[in-house]
Amino acid sequence: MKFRIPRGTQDLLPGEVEKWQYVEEKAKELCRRYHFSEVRTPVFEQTSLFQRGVGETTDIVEKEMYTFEDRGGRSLTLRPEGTASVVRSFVENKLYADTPPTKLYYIGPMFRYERPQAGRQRQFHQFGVEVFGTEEPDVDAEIIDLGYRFYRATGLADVKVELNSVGCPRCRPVHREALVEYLTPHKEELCKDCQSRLERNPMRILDCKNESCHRITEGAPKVIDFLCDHCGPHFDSVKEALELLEVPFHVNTRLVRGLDYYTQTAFEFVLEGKGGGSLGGGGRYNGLVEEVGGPETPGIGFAVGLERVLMALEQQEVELPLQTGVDCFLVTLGAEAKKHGVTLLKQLREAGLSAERDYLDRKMKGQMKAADRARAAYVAILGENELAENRVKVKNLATGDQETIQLDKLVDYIRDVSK
RNA sequence: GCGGCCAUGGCGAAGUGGUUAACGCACCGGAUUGUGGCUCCGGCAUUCGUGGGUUCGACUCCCACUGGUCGCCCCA
Repeated sequence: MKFRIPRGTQDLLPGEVEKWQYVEEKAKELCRRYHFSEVRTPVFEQTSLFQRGVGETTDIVEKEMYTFEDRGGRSLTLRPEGTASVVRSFVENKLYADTPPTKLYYIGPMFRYERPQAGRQRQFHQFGVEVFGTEEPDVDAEIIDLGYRFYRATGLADVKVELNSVGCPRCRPVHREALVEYLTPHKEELCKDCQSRLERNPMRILDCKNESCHRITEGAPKVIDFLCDHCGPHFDSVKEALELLEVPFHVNTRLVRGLDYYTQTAFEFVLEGKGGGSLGGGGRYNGLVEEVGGPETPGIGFAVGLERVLMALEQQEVELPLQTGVDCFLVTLGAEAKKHGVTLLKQLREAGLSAERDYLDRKMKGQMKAADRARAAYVAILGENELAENRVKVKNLATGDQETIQLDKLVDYIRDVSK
């Protein structure tokens, strides 16, 4: 085998791709109901967009970007996430000139250079939404609600919403100072990563999985205890709205998202129980539009990992309502019948029915087998005898029942039974 | 970037140093001359990821490489 698929990527083949279509359809339908419009941006952008947007100190920028130079010497990067691109597009196309809010969604591939493993690919797919132009807490709640409903719509159970507020540029420094003061005496007990985080991004120590770090941070200052008179009430309103929307959530004061742009509301969708993990997450990013060169504009959004959703559906053994069989498989016997079959097949398809036939000159038995394999609901048999009488036999493959009908009634017949 | 495990036909999978590489599924043909799903019969790997080494002899042992997979870090 000479050519192989690049590491961390995958071909979505028939049998699997239908599940993707199903899940994507759920996302689109939900977005339609919540009145979001789709936006499609390029899969690559100037490298600096992500450096600025996602944050220089994030793992994504530090070690996971798919960066390359084009023939003109420009540094480009395959998008590691969707928000930065959407914000760039929002600013570049001056969508802020439209009446706010601007509500957008996207579905597409993202790229991160990492070691592939369960639920982690180098090319993976996200469905995400963004709302620009309002700080209204109800919007925060609606965004979370939309994400939550999406999982439910696909058939997933036990999805939990973890919620936190990470404050704003006004309250965060105060918390940061308190946190550093609290942690510094324990510096030696922290893991290596956290020791460096202490200076660079101390808040991240709060969600370190290391046991020792976890123990130390147990009594550490929480961000929500430091929220300013703007962020505090905002957070309370978000929680209140979530209750009205009947979205079950759990305040997790350790939740700190990995991207630098988040302010105030931060949330994550996680799967309960063993093998649980993050299915998606998001938050508010009130400074990002400005950071990318636009006017001061609040924003909020989330992104969900579609691979992880599919994986969870698999794990929970959710039966997706996928239909893959054809309505009618046409079996013909003899040259004349075969010729007539060409027209018949066309008529079935024109009527909106899915129809298939044999193209390998198989004998009747072979054609019947092919019909079975195509998971045909019905088989229409047209032989010399039937043709002579202007009739066709129709067989229900599930029941084995068979009857003979007028040839020109075939399309109507199949249409009636296919409803 | 680090670590564990793995690599045999289209797929799944036995074989763990001695010369026919099991078996199951799928596929093709036949029993059934115009009826699938069940049954029976037959067909289907000069070859065991790649390269090197040990040996009289390697799918089986050793090394390297490549790839896959799972985990760590982090995240979707």
